[in-house]
Amino acid sequence: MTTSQLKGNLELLLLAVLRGGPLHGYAVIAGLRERSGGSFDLPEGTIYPALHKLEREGLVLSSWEDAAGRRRRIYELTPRGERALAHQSEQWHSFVRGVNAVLSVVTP
Amino acid sequence: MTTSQLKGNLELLLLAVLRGGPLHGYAVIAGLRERSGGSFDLPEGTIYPALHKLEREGLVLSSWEDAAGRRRRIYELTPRGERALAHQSEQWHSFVRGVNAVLSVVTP
DNA sequence: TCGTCATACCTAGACAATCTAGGTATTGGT
DNA sequence: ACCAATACCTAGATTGTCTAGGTATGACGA
Repeated sequence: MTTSQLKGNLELLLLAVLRGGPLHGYAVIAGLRERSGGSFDLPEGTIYPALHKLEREGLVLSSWEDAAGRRRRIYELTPRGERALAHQSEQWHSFVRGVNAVLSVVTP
Repeated sequence: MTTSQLKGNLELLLLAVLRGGPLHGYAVIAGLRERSGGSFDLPEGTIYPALHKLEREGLVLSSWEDAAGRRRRIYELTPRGERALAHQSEQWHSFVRGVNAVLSVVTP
């Protein structure tokens, strides 16, 4: 529905969703879609590579699960991932403040 | 000071700053820096090309001014630019709502 | 007077994030 | 028997921002 364009916040979003508990990649996509009210309906080609990158960075770790003949890769936050989430969360809020400050030039 | 990364919102920021009245490029940079409290201290190599693009898109128009032997290119919003600002402003706010909704998964 | 800083503009190419478009395989419903 | 949904994957295109270079003027202190 809504036009996407994650604007460099995908990492934050993924960490936030995983904060709710371990999830496999496909469920991460569904989770983002639901929790954002449909705003963030992201293609697999965006999510999977991003999760791989998070793992390379040590912010999440993954394990294979074999549920009903279906292989799923389950991701969960590492302690470093939680710290990164806290940090990026702060950065996000300060970014929002910055943009809103500039926008409020228009209507003070 | 703060790490930049405009995250695809530069166009919105430029339009917002110009909403306060016509400015030349260098003043746009200063304006962004001041109004954001120093958060957005953007390099010229980011701003100038972005302004050129806005002009190609018809959202701003420019004229040369010769003040004290100094050539300056003055930018101002077009009606289309004002409409774009309104539209992108809305998109920005809904994007913020989306991200915040996902973030609040963590702390409901 | 000489250098250097701030003003004021510019562009080419590098880099990084996201998306497109393809691929594989299983399960479940019609 | 077939197709949709689930579930994973990657290569390459596209786009936005930044780096790093360039030009030229005016003001200021040494």
